Amino acid sequence: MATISDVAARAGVSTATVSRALNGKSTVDPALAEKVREAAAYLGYQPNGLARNLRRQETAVLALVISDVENPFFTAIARGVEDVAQTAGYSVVLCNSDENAEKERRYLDVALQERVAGVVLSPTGGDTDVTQLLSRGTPVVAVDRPLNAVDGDQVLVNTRCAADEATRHLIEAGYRRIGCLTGPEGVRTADDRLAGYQSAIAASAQATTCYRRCELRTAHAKAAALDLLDEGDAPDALLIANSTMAIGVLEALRERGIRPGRDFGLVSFDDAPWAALLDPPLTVVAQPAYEIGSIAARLLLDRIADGSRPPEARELAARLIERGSSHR
Amino acid sequence: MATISDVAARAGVSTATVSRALNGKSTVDPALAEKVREAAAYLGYQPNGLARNLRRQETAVLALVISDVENPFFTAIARGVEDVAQTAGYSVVLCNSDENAEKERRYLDVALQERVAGVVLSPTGGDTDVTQLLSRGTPVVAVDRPLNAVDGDQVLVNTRCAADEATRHLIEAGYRRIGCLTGPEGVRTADDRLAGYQSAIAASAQATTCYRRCELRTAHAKAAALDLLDEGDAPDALLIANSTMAIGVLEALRERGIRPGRDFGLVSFDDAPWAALLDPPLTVVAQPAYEIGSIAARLLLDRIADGSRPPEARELAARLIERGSSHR
DNA sequence: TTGAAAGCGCTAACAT
DNA sequence: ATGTTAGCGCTTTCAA
Repeated sequence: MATISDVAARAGVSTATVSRALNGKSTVDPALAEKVREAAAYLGYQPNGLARNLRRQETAVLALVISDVENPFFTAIARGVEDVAQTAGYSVVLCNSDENAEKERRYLDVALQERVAGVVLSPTGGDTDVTQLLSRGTPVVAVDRPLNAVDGDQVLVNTRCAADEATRHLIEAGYRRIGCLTGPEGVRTADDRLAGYQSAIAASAQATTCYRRCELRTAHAKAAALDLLDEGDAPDALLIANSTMAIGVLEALRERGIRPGRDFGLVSFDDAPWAALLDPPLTVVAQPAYEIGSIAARLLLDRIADGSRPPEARELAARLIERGSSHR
Repeated sequence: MATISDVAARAGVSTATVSRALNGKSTVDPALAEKVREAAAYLGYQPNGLARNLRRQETAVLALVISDVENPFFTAIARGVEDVAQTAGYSVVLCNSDENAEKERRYLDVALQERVAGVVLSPTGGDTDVTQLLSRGTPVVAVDRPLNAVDGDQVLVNTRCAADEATRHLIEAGYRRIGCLTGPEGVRTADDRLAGYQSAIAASAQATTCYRRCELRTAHAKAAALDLLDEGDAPDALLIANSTMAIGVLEALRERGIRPGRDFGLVSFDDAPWAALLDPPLTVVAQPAYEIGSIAARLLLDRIADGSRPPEARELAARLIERGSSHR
């Protein structure tokens, strides 16, 4: 593959001039520049990004490490990040940590080793270590879940508040024993949603409480839901922490012949594309996923431009969308 | 940030020894190696991947360029690729071309410039240009859709056959005017599905044919479906080319008060996680997405190891899963 | 405006 | 078993 020296030789100039011409520096004679471009085109020259980045000590790529590629919430974030990154001339590479701290660590290492310009991260747990990145000057912005250890940029959703609202909605709809299915302890969104749920329950005279934690996966959610349904004092409504789990719960309900809505109140976090298609349609807490991504990317670019800015924490609001699954 | 020289200085050895020790070369004294590791740990040394790759002329990262991150079919492929790449010590970075040839080109350029070890690509169109990659020695394997211009490795699904089978299924179920909603011309899967549909229709005495093409997006599919439904001679069944479009069709049917199954036969490609939850559940053509990804990754790794192997084209079978939406 | 030359951090010959 | 040294391909002083 052609290198810069090949181009220089063919154009009859030095490599320095080639570099300048191809990078649009103004200090190069237009005629020469043209000659260089021709030579480059002729040879099919593609600059070696590794060498360039090594020299410049910087890269125009952002890493986005998300905890589940198969969750529409995170892919929507990805699109938000991507759209603003693109317009700023950055590429974004997506890494799937799969809710696995070990994989996450590996990808953060890769991000560090490849010297990406910045990282948007939805941490698998609160204790993810990003100090290496930070101390090396690679900015990190957390999305969806905070990084406990560091006081950095982050874009979160006021999910506790939203859980409280959703639970009150179920209470008002007349359900009496409202449960909650949430994620593992230590996952901040899981904890917050549970806390919001519990505060709404506590504020109500009638509703008693029962909840389960499980991994953020369909199969686990299904098992947990079945467990809940087969209990002596089974719930007649459920607040579910995300759409992946909601699928498991819906499978469980179907297996037990329980119809959402009339028999059983259902509210799930995340307005997945299919939520409104169910019968009855699924009531959801819609999170502004795309905005989370776009804001995070903007924060990241701002910090790349100026590392000394004070850390910025944004908290966006979620919105309850009432549909049939939470009405008798 | 600490460099290899810092480590060398602290351990009192040469940089070469540090390199050897840290890369697990057997030719280094265990005691020295230990000293090196200590020094590295003390300094928080992280090798500079750029420098390493520049020197080695290779990278342990694979690029996966997919045409839609929000489509579960592609994210399932991503997991397949990732799982085998991980076990072989490769990282995979995901790039979302978003069915946009321009974005795709940009990402392929990035892949080339960053000198990734290989690329798994689901091309937006058949005329995607990968000759640069190839001529530079970066292997490319196509998934889901073929690359017309080159005779390289690919993992496809016999989608034409599957479309034919699905259409015959609808005919046998007693629907009389069966339509097809497929993607843009030039997208091979869209064309093949249409062709399979048409061959089944042609083989049947009764069923007449009507089809629409539209972009592979929910909103476009909805518009096309409404258009079809409002025609004079509207279809009473539809074969849909993917799950993203299926959502649009389902929205359209709901708007027109048409109930899938009894009133209107429905088969869609791709067994999305929610397909079985609908009422009636959605009949689908399930594609082995995860296997597509894992096989593609294995092919890619094989070719990285030995570039001279003859190109390998795999064709996997899809499987019709009959559910309620295609039964009166 | 252009060229010569240094050097980014690492690995791999080669020499010892 | 270890060190010396060259060089991966590029950008960027520094001189001219």
